[in-house]
Amino acid sequence: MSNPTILYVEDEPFLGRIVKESLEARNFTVTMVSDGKDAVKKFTDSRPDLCVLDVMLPNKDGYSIAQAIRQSNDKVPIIFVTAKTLTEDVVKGFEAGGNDYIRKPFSMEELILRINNLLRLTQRYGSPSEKIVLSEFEFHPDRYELRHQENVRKLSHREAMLLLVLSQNRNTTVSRKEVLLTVWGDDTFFNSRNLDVYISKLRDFFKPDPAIEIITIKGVGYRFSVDEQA
Amino acid sequence: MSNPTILYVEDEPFLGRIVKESLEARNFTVTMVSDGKDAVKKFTDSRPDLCVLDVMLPNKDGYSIAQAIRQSNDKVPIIFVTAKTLTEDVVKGFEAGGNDYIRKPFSMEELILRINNLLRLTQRYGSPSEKIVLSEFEFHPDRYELRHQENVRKLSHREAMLLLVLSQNRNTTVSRKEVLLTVWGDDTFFNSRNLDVYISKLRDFFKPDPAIEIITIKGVGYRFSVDEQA
DNA sequence: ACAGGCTTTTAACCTTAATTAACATTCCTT
DNA sequence: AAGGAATGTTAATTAAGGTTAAAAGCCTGT
Repeated sequence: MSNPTILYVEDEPFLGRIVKESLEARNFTVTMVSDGKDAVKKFTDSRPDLCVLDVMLPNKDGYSIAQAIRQSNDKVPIIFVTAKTLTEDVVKGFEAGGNDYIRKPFSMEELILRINNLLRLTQRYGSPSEKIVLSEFEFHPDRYELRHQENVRKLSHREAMLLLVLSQNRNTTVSRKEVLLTVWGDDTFFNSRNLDVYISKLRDFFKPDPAIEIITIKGVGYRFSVDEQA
Repeated sequence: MSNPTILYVEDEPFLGRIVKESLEARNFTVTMVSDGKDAVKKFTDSRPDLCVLDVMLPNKDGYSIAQAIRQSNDKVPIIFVTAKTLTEDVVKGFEAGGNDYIRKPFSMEELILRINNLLRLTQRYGSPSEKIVLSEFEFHPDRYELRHQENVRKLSHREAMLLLVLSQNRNTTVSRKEVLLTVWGDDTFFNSRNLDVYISKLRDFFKPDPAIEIITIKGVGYRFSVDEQA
């Protein structure tokens, strides 16, 4: 992966700067926000690969930021930074959708390990060379091919990218925005209609298999439902 | 997911038994090993979904077990249990291939959260959840489908979410506020009327089955009453 | 350079879901 | 029993998305 991006929410400027610079020295691209109010907006704008949130912030604490982020993205790893160490804080952190927890004062070494650990665990575009089995279908993302029994259909670039995003998020909801950004790179009005066209194509491809369905969630996105039951 | 399996390596029999039983009470299937020498063999035999390793063991410490496990499997999540708290131990743990770290003494609550967190993170895709049987009806939340005898009705997002909340709280009272928050995300006046509309739709769906009823509790909420008698 | 075949975008028109509104009903309060 | 708030019901409206086809863009080979 090339330069993972990190959203770092921290209100202490001194600590913040040190951490930001240390992370950048390790080739992370860091966006730092010092006011909790701006954090969620920055998140949706910059779509970082991982978030590091201080829990003690003016205006809005780390937990509520995490919850807000989870509204739009239930995958991005979140690490909480806290001064406290009580079990109930850890519990609260996990309940808010956090994935790890580090206590102040922490060593950069440890933070970096935890970041890399989470990035490795959540790497979604891990091995797109492998075939992806979707009920009766086989999708070869690297070859842009979709097989069904004896039929091999060559996919175009957009078709393949869209199917890849959906496959990687199968059985969960993926927002239109996310799809548009990964497949088209932006989410303007016209691309938006474009997506509709391609969704329609994919539905057509999968029509022969009732176990596969692309469910529309109006105003939100899609859910690629694949029923693996025999 | 049905009953994740856990390999638990712990040499203190007293602690071990408590933890094993607590985990089993939460529907994990736990294999406990007390001697480090046997751990790796047990791992290859039982292919657990996750490992919990104490680092202080006779014969073979947790770190070397982790390294051995990583030889054959680089995906399975590993949690270390340790009495120490030094950064260098954490570093050592991650270097050995661990994914999380919990310090003795720990609360079961926290361990369970960390286990679930890692299982969720490593679960490649969302897994289809079970169908919900409601008297004569079958509700498939991830397919947005409601079956009654031969009829399959496709549900919209709001219909499905509302029905899900009600089913999960069947035969108990759910407040309007809770429903509004889970289905619509907020509970303003207009959404409130919206809920009435959808409740009306659901009642319509279930009209053919007298065992199912949505009871209004004025000023409070609803009770989704399902009589399971044959 | 341009013809032919492809993919992608744009456009037009259609369908459906979600919201809002309007009016009816229930039920609690006094 | 009257009045009012909460909810039920149905219909109208609005916005999102589905479908299909035509237009535009892009390679590739000659």
